[in-house]
Amino acid sequence: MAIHRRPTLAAVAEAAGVSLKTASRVLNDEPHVALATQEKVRAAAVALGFRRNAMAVDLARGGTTPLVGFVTADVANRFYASIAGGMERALRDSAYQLITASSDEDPARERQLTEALLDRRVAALVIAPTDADHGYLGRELTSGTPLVLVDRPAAGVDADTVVIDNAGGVRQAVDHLVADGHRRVGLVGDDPRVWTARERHLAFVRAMADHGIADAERLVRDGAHDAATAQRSVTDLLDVPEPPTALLTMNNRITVGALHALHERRAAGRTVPALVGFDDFELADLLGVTVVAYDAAEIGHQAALLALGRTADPTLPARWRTVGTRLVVRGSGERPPPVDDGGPA
Amino acid sequence: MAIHRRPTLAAVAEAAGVSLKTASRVLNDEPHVALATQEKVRAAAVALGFRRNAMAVDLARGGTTPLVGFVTADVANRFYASIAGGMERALRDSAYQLITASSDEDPARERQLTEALLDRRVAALVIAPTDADHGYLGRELTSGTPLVLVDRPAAGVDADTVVIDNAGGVRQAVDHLVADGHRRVGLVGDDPRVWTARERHLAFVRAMADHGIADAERLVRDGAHDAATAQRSVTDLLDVPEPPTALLTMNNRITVGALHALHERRAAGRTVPALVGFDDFELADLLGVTVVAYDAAEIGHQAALLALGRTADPTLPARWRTVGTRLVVRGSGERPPPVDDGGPA
DNA sequence: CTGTTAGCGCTTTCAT
DNA sequence: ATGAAAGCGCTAACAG
Repeated sequence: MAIHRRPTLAAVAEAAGVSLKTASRVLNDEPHVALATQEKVRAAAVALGFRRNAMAVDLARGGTTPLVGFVTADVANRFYASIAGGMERALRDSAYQLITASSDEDPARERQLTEALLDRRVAALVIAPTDADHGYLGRELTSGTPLVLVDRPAAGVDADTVVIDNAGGVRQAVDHLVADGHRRVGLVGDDPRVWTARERHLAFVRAMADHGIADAERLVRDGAHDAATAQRSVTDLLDVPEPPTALLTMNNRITVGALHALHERRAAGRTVPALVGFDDFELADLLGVTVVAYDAAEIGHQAALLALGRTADPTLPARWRTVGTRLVVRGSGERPPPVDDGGPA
Repeated sequence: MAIHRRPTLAAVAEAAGVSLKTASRVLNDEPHVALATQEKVRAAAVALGFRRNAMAVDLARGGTTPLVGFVTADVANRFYASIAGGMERALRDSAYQLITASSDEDPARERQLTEALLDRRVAALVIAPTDADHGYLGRELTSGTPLVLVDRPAAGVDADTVVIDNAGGVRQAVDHLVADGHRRVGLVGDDPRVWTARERHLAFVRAMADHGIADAERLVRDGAHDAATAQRSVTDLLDVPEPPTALLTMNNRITVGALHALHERRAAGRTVPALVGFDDFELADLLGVTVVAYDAAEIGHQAALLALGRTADPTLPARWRTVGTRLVVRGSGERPPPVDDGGPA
């Protein structure tokens, strides 16, 4: 069977022996069409295998699409996937539908995708921004298209934003460790170019200072963007003089790296420090890892609400939402320091 | 600042004092435009914040879009996310761009998304089908739009398909266990409504039979669609008379459930069987879990190639691609059976 | 080099 | 209850 060009509304109308407008009415369930006519049109549509051209519809309707675009930093990352899931569910009962495209953490690609989605006239745009400059996302670009940033704010853009309570989460972890008697807490963090890494780092130093520990910076190792690097950072950190009795790992990749390091260390018969990780992860329960957890889907949910709200009223001032964290105690974070070590002076 | 309607090409042309077509030429980098004119037009476009309307462009160009649609069964699932990642990369250098929408394993939603994408005239459609009937995906619906199915074939549709070598993977696992002396191997599988679950189940029985073990069916537990159910199935299975000395878990959720069950069992001082899981997962190395692994991104890669190929030549016969598996030995699969148990007769 | 005239496939007016 | 005509924003084919 040859593949013919898709049938148009005009073809359906002709086959049904009615005018284009009548066919349109029927297929859009508009009132005021005789039942017999309706049936003729429906039959013709089915017979021809007619599918309305959504682009033509949206164009004629005024040029906007019932689509919410999501530019994710990394499709294959659970965290962003959960955000997408949360948005999806929040949009489920609205007239809107989510479409996702991945920037793969590449600023150039992110911009290109953003523009492509904008060109396609999405009703709203949600971006998990990489850490480049986002000045380009100005009013002249988005031109009224609702914009929501998730996980990280974008430099140079005043837009709706949803973030985790990074400072609060770090504080929970620090308070927990210090309450157990730890004074020397090590921090293994992501690349400081990442906004969340900077936030968590700062919050850590502040929280430690609030407990009277001023030189927290000494036990900070930044720049671990993957598990392998994190593993090395941990090994390093545990070999300094006066090593940390507890470790705070600032995201799940780093926590995994740390687990590998501690695993080796334990295999070598050496003592391992307490460990609290930022981000929950699968099997953390089995492995007994204490973490600062939060609901990633909730980020998406909030983002969708902000986007929807702004499509309804584009004049709203930029809003900022924070998703809370909670400490999940599982054992790794509850190893007190050795008695001759780090106890109260 | 008020939010004005987006400027049109006509507005740019007027502002630049040229005709619509000239403005179009400049903005499409077509040749034969005086440099001075180009500059005037470009300046006007920037000044007005002009963005071309991609819907109008595609409509005028003949109604097809440079978009490949992917209907994923579950956005938040690593497996599908990796597939999406593989497609994304494969399309990177083509003129096409991937957009993803999630069916959330809901057949009705899957159909709705499929139709929406088709209505939007995507250049090709890739679907990770749920297990309902897909007769609706006939020629009359897709009407020539290239269609590729991933992970599972769709009942009632003869389309390009990419699947894992399920039978081969299961055979690798069975051979491995039997070589270690196991004769009583238990299988914990997903809901048999899932095609891959059926495939793996069948392959298991066949592989066992090839080793002269005819009653393999006795130690099969199907229907574990989540980790919690899997955990119960495993506990069950290990309590039957003549229990399995080795376990085959048929996907990563099930493997995780099994790990929980074995963990408890070990904590209770009881012996644990050997374990081989289908699907690799993060931390499997740390936990020493032997698995049948494969490259999920490769599925996406193949899917993208098939889709691209078919946009180029829609008359191709339906093709079928299989992505291979490999056994990754990490310890859990290398526990021989107790000597008084299941050894050679 | 530049502009005019038709459409792309559909939805609006506004008539009838 | 039905239809004709105009137009959404853009490109294509053909003039000049």
